[in-house]
Formats: sequence, structure tokens, C-alpha cells
Amino acid sequence: MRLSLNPLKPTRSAATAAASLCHVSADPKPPSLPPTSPSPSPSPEHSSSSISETLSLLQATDPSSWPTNSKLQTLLSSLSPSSVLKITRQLPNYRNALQFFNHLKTTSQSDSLSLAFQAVLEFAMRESPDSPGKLYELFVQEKEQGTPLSVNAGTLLIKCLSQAKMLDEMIMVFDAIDEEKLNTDVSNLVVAGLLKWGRVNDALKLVNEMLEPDSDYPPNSKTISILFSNILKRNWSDRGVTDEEIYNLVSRFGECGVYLDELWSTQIIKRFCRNGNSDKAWNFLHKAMNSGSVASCNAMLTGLEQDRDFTRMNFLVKEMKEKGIQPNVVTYGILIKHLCKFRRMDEALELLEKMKDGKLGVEPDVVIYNTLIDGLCKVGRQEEGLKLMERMRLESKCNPTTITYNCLIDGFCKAGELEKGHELFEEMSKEGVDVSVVTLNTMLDGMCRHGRVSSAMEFFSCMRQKGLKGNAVTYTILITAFCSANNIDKAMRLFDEMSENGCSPDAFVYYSLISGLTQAGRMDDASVIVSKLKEAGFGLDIVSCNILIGGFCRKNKLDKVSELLKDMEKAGLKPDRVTYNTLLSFFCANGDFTHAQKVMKKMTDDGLKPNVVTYGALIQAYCSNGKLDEAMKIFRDMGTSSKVPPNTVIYNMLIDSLCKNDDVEVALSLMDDMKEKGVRANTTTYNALFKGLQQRNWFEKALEFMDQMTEQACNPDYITMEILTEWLSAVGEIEKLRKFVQGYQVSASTA
DNA sequence: GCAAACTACA
Repeated sequence: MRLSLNPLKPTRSAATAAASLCHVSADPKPPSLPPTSPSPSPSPEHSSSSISETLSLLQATDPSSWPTNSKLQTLLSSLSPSSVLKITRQLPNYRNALQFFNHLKTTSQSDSLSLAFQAVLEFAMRESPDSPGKLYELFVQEKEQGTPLSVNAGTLLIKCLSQAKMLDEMIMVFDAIDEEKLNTDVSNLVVAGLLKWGRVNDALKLVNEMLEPDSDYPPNSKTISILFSNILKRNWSDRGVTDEEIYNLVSRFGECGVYLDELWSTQIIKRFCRNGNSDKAWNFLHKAMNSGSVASCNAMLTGLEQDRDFTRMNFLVKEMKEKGIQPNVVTYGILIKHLCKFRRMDEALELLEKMKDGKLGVEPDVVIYNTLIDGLCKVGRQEEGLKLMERMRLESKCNPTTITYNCLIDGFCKAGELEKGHELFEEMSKEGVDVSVVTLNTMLDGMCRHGRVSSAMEFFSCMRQKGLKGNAVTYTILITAFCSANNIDKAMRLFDEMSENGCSPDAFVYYSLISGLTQAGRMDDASVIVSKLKEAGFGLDIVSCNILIGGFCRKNKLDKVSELLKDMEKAGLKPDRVTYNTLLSFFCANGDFTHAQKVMKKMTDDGLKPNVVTYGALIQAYCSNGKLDEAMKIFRDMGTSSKVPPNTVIYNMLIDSLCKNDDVEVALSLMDDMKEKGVRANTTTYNALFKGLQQRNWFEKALEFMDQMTEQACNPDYITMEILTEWLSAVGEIEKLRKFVQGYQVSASTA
């Protein structure tokens, strides 16, 4: 270990030595010298000659004769403290330096002593770098004898002790430095040392001292980056540094004119958003930061998007424009992703065109294209996605990547076009695009969803022969598929197999198996897997408990449910939103409003906000009890005051009830609403609607929706076919049905 | 700081 803090080289002149002494610590304090500080020698020539004279005298005589050597005494008394420092440094070794230092103790003033001691420490570190303990002993000894500690000596010791994790000793040294001489750099070192070893509270205490208004060692940019790189890099949220504290700290630094750099500011915004404190992130961006950067604005936009705070998103984009913060490709990526998420594909594509026209000053990159292709596929416009892949090649010289192909394969497979998915898969190898495990999983999932579980197994083993191994997701897909095909044994076998193949199951693999077993009503087997999950070190976790509770509810075994809830309480496992939603759904489905209300109350008492599933359970309850008005009231409330936008399932329940109630007009208006809000209708939606239309015999309307289904790549299932076959053959329009079917094959799993 | 597969409850 060689300490780098040694800017003073023995060969430099006294004047520069003294000057650099002040600069050793780039102190924000002006380098004015307090009365006790060494002052530079007035005449360098004179001093350097007396330095060399003293040095030769010291080396020519025996240390025991020094006290009686009058020439030496005269020389020493004429020397400035910085000259003493130079002399000590130029002695041959630690032993000599220590001897000289001990001699000085009998004659010299404290400033010289302090600097000589610094040189002794420098020697000690060079010669026996592994014994910080010894150095500390030396320090204690000198402290007892009243030798003042120079800032530089203290700095050396602090560095050394910090490395050796001798933190209490480090603090002792820090405290021993004269308050007036303390500077920001020394304090920073101590803060860094404390943080390095996890003494967050002590570090924060010191930082708070630094932040005091009249502090002699105010924080600088180094302080803030040391502090935040440690707080943010490691996960210390559970060690007492809360978002609140972080926010207050940054504000106080800001009051001192010290700001975080872009990188850490962005990290803080991300952290606040991740912890659900986007308000704090917003305030931070607008108050505590010197100026927003593109990166921090992008992080904020991501957070707002996840929070569905679109008002602020728009506001921020506007603000960026006003402040002259140029959006970059990532900004547009976030905005396009947002539009895709809400199925506003045409607006998203418009943005792409603007980028390509050069109107925005940013060219689309491969991520932008992939986002759009994925978006198109997710709304069933996979053919357009395919065309966009061609365009990215030709018009933007962007080569499709594994992700591009994965998105397209997923699109075609989910739409039931498994052959096209295969074709694209083959094309990847031809184009030299790597196949990844995600590609494999996407293919497998597509096949499984369409009832081709055995083809999926074949494909999997074929890929394995080619050296592509599956991961936990692969097994989750297959196990889920076998469970829903009621082949629990095969699912169990796969579960055992995966460990044999060197793939350790993650929690989700367990969940899919536990879920499959509960769906099959095999609650005892499910409990066995839960204990296996615990053995595997995942602990009794809330997800498996929720799955089991759901299973017991389905079997109407409320005693088992309350038993499980008691176990959870004993284990300190708190029910979460899913737990409450499961219970709520159970009571609602049984028309037990008294208990449902109790669950709702307990949920809000626990500080859990209702989500779309919660509202769904309530709406379902009202619908099945013929209280459609109440259901609609909740529905409207969701969109406005509660910021929980209804999803497809919610619309389906309402449309189904409305149609059954012969309120087809309102059901149709909900269909428009869905389109407007970007909620995609699925097969269940259309089935409910077709039933309603059939009652009214609104044939033309039905044809319209059949076309819409085709357009949106929404597969009819056997229920659709039953309704339409009966209706259309009755009105002699079987030809229309044939055309409709040609657009889509009824998926193998449901047919 | 933006993109892909799986993920319990209505």
C-alpha cells in the first residue's frame, strides 16, 4: 500500500513546498495561513543552504550527541517549520526521522514538531505499510505529549486507518486535528471511510456538521458525490436512509450551492419513482436540482408514465421545450412506448414519420423501431409490423435484431399464425440474427396457447439438441401448459426434470405448479409444493399463500382459508392487495356483501389502495345481483376520481350484463368507449355482444363487429361459433360465416 | 434515461 497523498517531493524548493502544503487539500477556504501555520521561508537560497547544512550535520553526527551540538542548535533555531519538514523527509529512513523528531521535541516549537511528525508518519507508511495499528499508537503517544497534528499528517492517518477499517481510531484522529485547520477534504475522507464500511449514521452526522451555515469545512461537489454514490449504489433503503432524508439532504446541499451531477440526479429520480414517490421526484427535479438534464427528464417521464400521471407528462414535455432541453432518442422512445401501451398506434407511427422527416432533429434507432413493431403486433397488426421491419432495413439502414424478430414471432404466434412464426424463426438463422432463449420461449408459448403442447415439447428438445438451453421461463410456460391441459403428472415430471438439466426453478415455476394444482383441486399436492418452495429457500411467501387462498375459496373451504391467514399472521406475513382481492371476489361471487364490505374496510385500513381487480370484484357482484346502476356508477368513478382505468375484463362484465338486460344500446356505447380509451376487446367481449345483438336481431351490426374481430386479430372461439352458426344459418347468411371463418381458424385448443 | 418471452386474484 503506497499512499498517493504525497505531493511534496524532497527536491522541491522550500517556497513551493510551503505553497503546495496549502494546496495538498484543495480547500475551499482561502489559503490564508492561520498564525500557527508554517510560513514560507523569506529567502529560499538561504533556507536551502541551511537545510543542506543541517542535513549533513545530522548525518555526520551520532544522535546521542545532538543535544550538546551547539552548531546544530543554532541551525535548528533559524529554521522555519517548512524547512524542518523538508529536512525530516530527506533523512534516510524512518528510524532516523524518528530520532530527529524526538530530538526536536526538546527544542523546537509546536509547528515544526507537527510537521516533523507528519514526515515521520510518511516514513512509517512507506516502510511498514501494513501496520496501521502501529501508526495509530504513534499518534496516541504524540497526542498525549501534546504534539499538534497537522492536517496533512491527519489526512495520511485517516486514509490509512480508513483502509484498515479502524473507524473509531479514524474518528479519534479526525477529532485531534485542530478545528481551525479542518478542511473539506479531510472531512470528505472521513465521510467516505465511514460510508465504505456501512457506518451511515456517523457519516450523516458529519455531513450535517458540514452543512451547518457557518461550517469551517462546508461540503463541496466531492462530498455530495461521495455521499450519494454510496447511498444510491448500495441498497441502503433498509438502513435508515429514506427517500425523505435523501430529499432533505439534497435540498440542504442545494442551499449551500452544491448540486448533484446529472448521473446521480437521474438515479435519485429513478429511485423516488420506483418507491412510489414520484411527487418527491417531481419536486426534486424542479427545486433541488440546478437544472434539469435530458436524462433526468427522461427518468421522470418514465416514472410519470408508470404512475399514469399524463397531465404531468405533457407538462414536462412542454417544460423541456421552454427550457431548451432538447428531447433525444430516448425521450421519443418513452413517448412512443407510452402511445403503444395505450394502443394509440397511429399516433405512435406519426411520431416515427416526423422523426424520419428530420423535423425533430433525432433519427429513429433500432429501439424505436422495435417498440413500434411490438406495439403493432400487440394490437394484432402484425402484418404492418412485418412491413415496418422491411422499412427499417431499407429506409433507416437499421438492421433487425433478435428483439425485432421476437416481437414479430410473438405477434404471429399469439394470433394463431404459428406457421408464419416458424417462418420468421427460420429467417433469423438465414439473416444471421441470433436466436435467444426468449425466441425459444416465445415460440413455445405460442404453440402452447394454441393447444400444441406436444409440438412445443418436440420443438424444445430439438432446440436443446442444437445447444439452446431453456431457462426458468421456458419451464414456467411448459408447466403452465400441461397444468391447464390437465396433465398434472407431466407438469410434475417437467418440474423434476428442470433441476436435472441444471436449471434451478425460480419462484414463478413454483407458482405455476402450485396454481395448476389448486386449479385442479389438488390442494394437498399444492401444499406439498409450497413446502418444497420453502425448502428451496424462497420462504413462506405471499404469492403462494394467495394462490392457496384462491384455491380454498374455489373449493368453498373457508376454514382452511382462515387457518392459512392465521399462519400468515404468525409468520409475520401481511396480506397484500391480491389477498384482499381474492377474498373480496369470493364474498362478492357468493353475494355476501356484509363480508365483502368488511374485507374492503380492512384493506383500506391496511393502507392498500383498490386496483382494477378490486373494482372488478365489486362490479361483478352488482352485475350478478341485478344492480346494474350501481355497477355503472363504480365504473364511471374508476375512470374519473380513482385514476384506475377500466380494463377489458371490466368492460366485458358490463357489456355482458347490459346485453343480458337488453340494454344493447349502452353496451354498444361501451364498445365505442373502449376504442376511444385504447382498451382492446377480446373474444369474451364479442361473444357477449353477439348474444345481445342476436336478441335484437341486429344483423348488420353483427357483421360490422365480425369484421372488426378480423381486423383486430381476435380469434373466435367455440362460443362465438355456436352463437353465429345458430343465428346466421337461421337468417340464411351462412356464406358470411364461411368468409369470417376463413379469416381465422378456430384455435385448436378451444375447438 | 427507451425495446422482446413467463408471472397468483375479478
